[in-house]
Amino acid sequence: MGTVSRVLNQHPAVSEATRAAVQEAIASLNYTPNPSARRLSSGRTLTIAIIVPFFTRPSFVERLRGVVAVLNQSEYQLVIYNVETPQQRDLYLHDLPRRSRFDGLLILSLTPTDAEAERLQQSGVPVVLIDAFHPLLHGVGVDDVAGGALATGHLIALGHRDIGYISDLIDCPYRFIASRARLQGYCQALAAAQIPCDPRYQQEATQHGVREAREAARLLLDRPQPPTAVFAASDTQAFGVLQAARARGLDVPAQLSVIGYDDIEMAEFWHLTTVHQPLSESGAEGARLLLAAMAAPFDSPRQIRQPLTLIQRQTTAPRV
Amino acid sequence: MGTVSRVLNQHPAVSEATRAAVQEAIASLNYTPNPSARRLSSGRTLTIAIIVPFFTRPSFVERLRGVVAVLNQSEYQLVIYNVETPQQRDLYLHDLPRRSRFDGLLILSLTPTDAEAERLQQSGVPVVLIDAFHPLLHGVGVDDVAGGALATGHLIALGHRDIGYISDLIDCPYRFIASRARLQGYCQALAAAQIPCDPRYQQEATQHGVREAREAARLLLDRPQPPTAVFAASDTQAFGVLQAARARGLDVPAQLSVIGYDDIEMAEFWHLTTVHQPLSESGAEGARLLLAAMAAPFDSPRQIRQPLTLIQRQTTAPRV
DNA sequence: CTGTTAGCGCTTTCAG
DNA sequence: CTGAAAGCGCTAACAG
Repeated sequence: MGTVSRVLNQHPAVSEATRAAVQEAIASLNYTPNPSARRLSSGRTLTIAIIVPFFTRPSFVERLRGVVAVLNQSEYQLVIYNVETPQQRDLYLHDLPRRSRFDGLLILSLTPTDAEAERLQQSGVPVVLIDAFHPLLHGVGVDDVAGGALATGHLIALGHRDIGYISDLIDCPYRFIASRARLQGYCQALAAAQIPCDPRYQQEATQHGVREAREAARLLLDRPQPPTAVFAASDTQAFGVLQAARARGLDVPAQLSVIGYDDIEMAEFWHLTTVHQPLSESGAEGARLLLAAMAAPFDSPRQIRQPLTLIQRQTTAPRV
Repeated sequence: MGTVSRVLNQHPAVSEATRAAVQEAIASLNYTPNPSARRLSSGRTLTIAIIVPFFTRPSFVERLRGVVAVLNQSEYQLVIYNVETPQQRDLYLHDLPRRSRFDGLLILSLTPTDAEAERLQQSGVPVVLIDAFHPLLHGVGVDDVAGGALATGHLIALGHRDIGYISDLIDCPYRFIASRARLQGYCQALAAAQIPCDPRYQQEATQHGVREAREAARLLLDRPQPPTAVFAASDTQAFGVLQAARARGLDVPAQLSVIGYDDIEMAEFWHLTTVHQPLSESGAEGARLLLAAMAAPFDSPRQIRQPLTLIQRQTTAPRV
């Protein structure tokens, strides 16, 4: 029994002969080790949890895909906790490391508060944030301020000066921070071009979604001097802007330029100019980082920044 | 210890007094039972597996969402096996009930062969198919033949006679069967209206995706007598048809009617007429069915048929 | 109704 | 290098 276990766990102290013999026996008996027993005696749960908000949203599910791809190759199981209310968010972030047990925890797109981060850190289970950062924790993601500036800079370079910004709530109960960071980049780019940053060109949608973004865009287009270009903080929201433009009979890009963010699959099909960020790769990288941290803890939080790329398609054009 | 266990597992044979005392002790000690130990001694894994093909596709992820919602409320963990190659499909369907251990298995949109179904049945773990059926297994889903007829009937009722059909491969290595069933319904509806079912109006795309559907639609529109209406076997493919029409300068719905299938979220935003089927609800129902079957096996396979609804939006119109 | 006890099937010492 | 043996922390069967 002890020897069998050593073979199964690739322990080096086994002679080649017995190793082979055991492996043959295993094969012929069609033996499968019982994972529950393994977990109990080894003290490892062989389970990794991931907290995901709205995991059906294209960008989140794409990241999740990267996580699944990496973990399916490992010995770890992935358990998903889907967050669809602020209460769930707080509950999971607060209780998860305690209530059940995991060998590692991934958190997607949710930025912990300092208190939450501290608690997470002290829980002892390795944590990696994906698409989010906190000084106390490992993290993988892009620089959204730079991304906001990249998108806005593209519009400015095309000659636009009246540039709208559409996003989710800047202060939302889930503590998504992307909208704020991209707004910051937007303002920076405007400032660099000496264009005043007019809050009347900034519309927050109360909810994430095409419909809400469409309404927000409508408000922008209703202004006395409507923007000639709009930067939407996500591709989904950019679709809403496209719809609002179409409803108004505005030609995109001749009369209105639209740029999105994320480069989800649909963006290509609708020829949307957007800022590409590695989605599934961020999940894969986060999972790898977690696996590494579980194998041998790092001394200090590791922060991985992934690159952003401007993808020029057919929804942006020079200002006429 | 025994008593504590009884309290935790809501065993009836405990007096109110001791129950309360134990619960207080649990609370004050901040005690959490170790799930691994529970699993080992009880012989239950408290885990349910789900095999999902391409779980990032909108309709699949929406179904998955229903599963997650139900199982997160139960004591079971969900482990996802994502299928992205035919080999993975065969491997998982063949090995999963054996290799690791689950208390239950969900299979999404993949129809097992008779041999696979038999093996699954004999493995002893309860299995529920979602969006698929097999006489030996429990299943939840819609009647895709009826759905195909519903979509096609709508176009016929609008006066169309030259009606195209665009779908995935009818014979695909994943054994998705929806495309074939919907084609069957399409043919039935045509026959009922005494319209010949011309195979030149049927285009299979080699892959699922907007791009491939766009190419397929292009072929259809290139025909000497192009169809005046197209039924796409999924909303995603319908988007491809819309693009092909737009690229050709065809007005939808004035010159070309397009109907999809599934009613994914995006369908509403692009005003797509489509056949609505319960997506997240199919997952939820499947999970509930599995939980029930795990609690008390049914004598014979339970098949739940969910309703289909025609959703008329703005991509279909009477033939001019 | 409650305390005691024997496993669940592994991993991991510890001798040999 | 390889057997034997002691748990891991629960559940469930058994006495009391």
